[in-house]
Amino acid sequence: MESFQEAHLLAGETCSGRLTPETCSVTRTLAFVGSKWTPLVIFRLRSGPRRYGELLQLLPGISPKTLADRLQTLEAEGLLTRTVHPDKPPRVEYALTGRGRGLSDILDAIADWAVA
Amino acid sequence: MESFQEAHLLAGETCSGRLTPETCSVTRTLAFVGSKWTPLVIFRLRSGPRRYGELLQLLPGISPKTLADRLQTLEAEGLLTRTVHPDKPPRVEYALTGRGRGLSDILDAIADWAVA
DNA sequence: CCGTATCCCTACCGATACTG
DNA sequence: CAGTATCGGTAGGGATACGG
Repeated sequence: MESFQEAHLLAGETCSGRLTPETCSVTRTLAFVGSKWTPLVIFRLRSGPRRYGELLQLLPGISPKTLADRLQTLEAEGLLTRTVHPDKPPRVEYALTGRGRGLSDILDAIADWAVA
Repeated sequence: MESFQEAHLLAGETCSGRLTPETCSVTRTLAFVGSKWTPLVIFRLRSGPRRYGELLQLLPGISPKTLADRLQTLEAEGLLTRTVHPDKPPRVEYALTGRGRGLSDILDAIADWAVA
């Protein structure tokens, strides 16, 4: 039990000493997963790879800048892959990684918790 | 499977139609759980009820205003209870609700995912 | 088609001082 | 002790126009 604490200790974070937002892996995770549109982007990629333009349509109201930002962040965090196909016109596909699917399972748990 | 989708449908949210940040229960949850210090406040309450001043000490670097704001939000969301004991000097205790513990279990899952 | 560049705005968050 | 009041900085996010 107290796995929240254990997980932090595993990550080399000190619980009895200082535990700040900057050293907390949960805070860090929520900081980018919690940014606007990010859960919906992940959700839209669960059914398979999607192109930039497709995502723009599937997420009515998002701006191109915001979508690009979310995709870059998620790629940097290793949650999705960006694949450029050498076609004309250019074709770019985004797909969840295994790690991204792992996070989407947690989003499932949150959805269940929220409606319960 | 696809419980992320199912959970949204359960909540009366339309997946095939419009799914915006404003109508997404996951986005809404992460919007306040993801705010700075919130996970750590929850973490500090897992071991039992705490007083305002105790939390202030247990969370080095947090400002009284921010702590008060987090506690009020968490109370409004039903994640903790605020109990005023009629003592002199005044004594106020905060304790996680069952729902709050449910969310802290999800934070556990996030911590595990983050270090894996 | 797939993004970037630019501008702006506001909502979050922190520091500090003060009160019931 | 347990907060509120006030002020100010900053980073996130949106609208729009433009570039490779």
